[in-house]
Amino acid sequence: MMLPTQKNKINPFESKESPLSLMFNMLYKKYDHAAEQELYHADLERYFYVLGLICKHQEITQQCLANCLQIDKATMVRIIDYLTEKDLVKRNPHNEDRRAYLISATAKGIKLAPKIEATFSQLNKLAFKGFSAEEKKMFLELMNRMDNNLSDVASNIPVQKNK
Amino acid sequence: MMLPTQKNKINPFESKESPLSLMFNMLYKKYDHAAEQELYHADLERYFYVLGLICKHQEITQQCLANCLQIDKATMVRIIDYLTEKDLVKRNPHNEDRRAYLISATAKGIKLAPKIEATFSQLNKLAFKGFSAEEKKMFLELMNRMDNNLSDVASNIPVQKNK
DNA sequence: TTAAAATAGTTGATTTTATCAACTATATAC
DNA sequence: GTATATAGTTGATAAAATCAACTATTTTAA
Repeated sequence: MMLPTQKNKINPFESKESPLSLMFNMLYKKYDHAAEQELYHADLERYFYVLGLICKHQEITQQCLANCLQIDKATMVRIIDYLTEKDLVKRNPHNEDRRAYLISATAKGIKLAPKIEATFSQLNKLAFKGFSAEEKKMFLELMNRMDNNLSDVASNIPVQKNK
Repeated sequence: MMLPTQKNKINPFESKESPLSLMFNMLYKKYDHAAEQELYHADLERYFYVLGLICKHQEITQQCLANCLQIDKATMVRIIDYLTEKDLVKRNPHNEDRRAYLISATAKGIKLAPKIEATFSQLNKLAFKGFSAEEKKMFLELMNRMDNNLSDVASNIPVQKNK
């Protein structure tokens, strides 16, 4: 058997039996590192996508963010704390539910949003480089179907294990 | 604007502008949690894919594993330490390079490998549920191309930042 | 052929993230 | 009106990532 060295890299994408999680994780890391690189000097080192979601939806509860991003609600508290400290978002009372807050972006957060969106848009474009419109559409559709398939099992495994 | 609540979940897969990293990360998490669930009682709580890779390649250096998995080499030391403590892998001298080790699975590790592979195989199958052979092939090909696209940027951003 | 640079691996310190139980306050269901 | 469920918080802990500094080799190239 050939001996794998640094030059002789293993490429999980070339084997059909590789766990898909490995591919997803690698693509996630590459994309995310590139986003970090791009946004590093924007007074925000993390949680771009959280701020992105908040800006996009204008108002959203912590719980909803946690659900959408499959993040534990305790972790989400700290993410929102971090973004609040940076003066990018704020907690507003929720009129219809006094337990909850509606998170919204501050002026500073709103100002940053286009930069974040542009970065994601640019990276999406890069990721899809060489894809025909048909292939891009197909890819997104297949990803969506795969997500549904995996949700069927995942629903038995709550993100928050201390139900 | 419609107010997002827990019932009214945001689905990043339904918007073409969502950052791909978000989708990758979510799919990764779902898949990985399911794998954990499945392998929880196999005396191994983490790093299934690392053990999987080691078993598959029989002998592989830490550095190669780190490169393949885009993990810092210092982190990899600790992963191998963990697997060694569990008596699943061992470090063997590398005849052609006395700085390096060749990591291989122990008898116990080898015994566990089929269970790990079966789990990944089963989860891949689940993920691809409802996909035609053509769609599956297409998906893997598109993933591979996307990985290449993102590698072009990622290569400027070393995993190990303290070069 | 040796000095300089690069590489494989390790360690220690630190930061970031995830995780879970326990808690308050409010809302919903029966 | 009491039960239970939910949104959010906190504290403690564990897991992961990160980086600099270090040893021991190997490679480069003067």
